[in-house]
Amino acid sequence: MAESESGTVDLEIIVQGTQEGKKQELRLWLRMLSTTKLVSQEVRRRLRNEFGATLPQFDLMAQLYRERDGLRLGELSKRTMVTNGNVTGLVERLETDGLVLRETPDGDRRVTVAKLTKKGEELFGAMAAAHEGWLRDMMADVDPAIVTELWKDIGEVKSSVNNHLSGAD
Amino acid sequence: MAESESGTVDLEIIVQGTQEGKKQELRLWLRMLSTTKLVSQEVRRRLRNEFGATLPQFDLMAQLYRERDGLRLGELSKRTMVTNGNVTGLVERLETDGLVLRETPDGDRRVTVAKLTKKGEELFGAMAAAHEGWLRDMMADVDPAIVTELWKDIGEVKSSVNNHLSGAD
DNA sequence: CGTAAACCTTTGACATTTGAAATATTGCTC
DNA sequence: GAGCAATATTTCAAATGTCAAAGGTTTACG
Repeated sequence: MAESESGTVDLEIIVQGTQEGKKQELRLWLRMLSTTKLVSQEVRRRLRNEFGATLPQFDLMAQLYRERDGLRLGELSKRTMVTNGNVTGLVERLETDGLVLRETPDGDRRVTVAKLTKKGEELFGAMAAAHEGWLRDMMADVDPAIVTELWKDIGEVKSSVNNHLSGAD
Repeated sequence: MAESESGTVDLEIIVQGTQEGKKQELRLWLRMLSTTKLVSQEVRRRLRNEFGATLPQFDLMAQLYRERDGLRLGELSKRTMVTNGNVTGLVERLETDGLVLRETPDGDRRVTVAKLTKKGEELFGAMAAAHEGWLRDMMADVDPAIVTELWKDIGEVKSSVNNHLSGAD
């Protein structure tokens, strides 16, 4: 009888003692991280239970759903923020399941284009609708005005981070 | 004709057409997720380049750093939001590197307690200081007032999510 | 006591992840 | 055309991640 392995405690508690006025950015980051993990775990659990799919698969299929002509693997890699090598295996498994198919265009044989199959489109359609509902449910207690403002402000964070990256963009 | 793709394409672009009072929560979630991924990748890269450590290792050591008497693996699992099985391997590798040690208390032989070694404390101290600086740098362009407000508002999101989980908790 | 329930960790099978190196193909240059 | 840089994907090793099941230990109860 496996009980849930994830408890209620999380790392937020650990940094409770962080003084005011200092380390605000670190505090924000830890809260963003823990919240994102929390939502991801919930989405993952529901995807698994209701559709037998994984989160990375869902993300990848989301991109293909919007580009019915398919996407090159490199493009998929950028959009999902997943490394090239990872996309290969991901697409491979989806192809095995008959959700995605790969083809090489005549023009350039270096390229592999992935696109959703009929089966893939149908499955993703159902998942996307459910997914949107899950998010709405999870954030049900948050004032819509705050949701909108958060979207805007996090945009500023993202923008700032993008301007201060050390490696390649 | 291939367009330039040198920029930073990400999934945000894909949902641009989603506005109009609907799906705000989904839009917020996608932005949170992409921003978190972006920061995580940057932190991971710097941890690797400057300290030869991984992000999960850093997270785990952070917990042990605050509990000098050590933590049971189950407690570590909850705090890091990492599954039990995963903690086992993580601690194993850190022990191999001499950063962490495991011991079983006399009272209860079911339990394994992990704690930082001297070497582990020293390394983590250096990493934590650097880590805090990285975060401050990355968020340098964000108004401190917004940082504080984001922390508060994301707290509401987290709270709402916690109240609408399907699984355990 | 003796056994079942509860607890804690480990193990196992797989999927995902990164980073780097290896492959393959194209396009450019001489 | 031969050589080479640039492009695109795959492969590889090691680490992380989930979940489920199995392993010991302890506790509680009849």
